[in-house]
Amino acid sequence: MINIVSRNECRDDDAKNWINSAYNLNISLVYIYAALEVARFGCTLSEVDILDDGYCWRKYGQKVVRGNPNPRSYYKCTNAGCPVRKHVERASHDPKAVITTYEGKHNHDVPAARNSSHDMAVPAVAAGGQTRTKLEESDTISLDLGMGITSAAEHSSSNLKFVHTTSTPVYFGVLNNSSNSYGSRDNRSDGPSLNRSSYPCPQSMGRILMGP
DNA sequence: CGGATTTGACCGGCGC
DNA sequence: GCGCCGGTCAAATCCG
Repeated sequence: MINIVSRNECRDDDAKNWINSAYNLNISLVYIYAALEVARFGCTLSEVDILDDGYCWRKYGQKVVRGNPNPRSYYKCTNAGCPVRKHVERASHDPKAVITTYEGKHNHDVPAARNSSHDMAVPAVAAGGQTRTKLEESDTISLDLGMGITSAAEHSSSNLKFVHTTSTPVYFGVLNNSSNSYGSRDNRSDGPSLNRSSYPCPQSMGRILMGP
């Protein structure tokens, strides 16, 4: 059902937990649809390395990392005093897939006036994080618009990753935030839908995955 | 000319 | 202790 191609040995239940998290936050459909719209309308996500999430970033480094011939770029939020950083790299298995890893939480609102045409291509999706920031006080969330849900839990700090491609829009879910339990695999055990054998909203997911 | 990007150097963590 | 690797710094360069 969920096509997972993980760089970090992501398991199927990771995806379930992540989706549970998103579902419990009542945000999944919104962002899934946002993702779907972007994909359907042909926004060239694969042609931009930088997913504009509404914030301003300044590149401070680039490095080729082992296991991936594509260089990883390092960005810092340009807002004064904001500690947030993000890493952007293309997946080695699919040059169309861009893996973005966020680290930290923004201590400011999303800058206004991010309205260039290209900028708007992704914000529809990334805005998930943006909007959620208002709703959830900057919980992080991971969006996977293509393949590859990566494990956001591998780092102790608050972060998230999402991958986007122009191929079939599949879902994604989550994130890990040290300040709360959302997205935490360890804390899902008491969740209402945790023991279900299926996803929280299989019908919706199916529709999204299959398309109209 | 100022701000953003590029890119080689440097540093710290980790495994052997 | 040494080498590898990922991440960051900062000078040089680019660009509007």
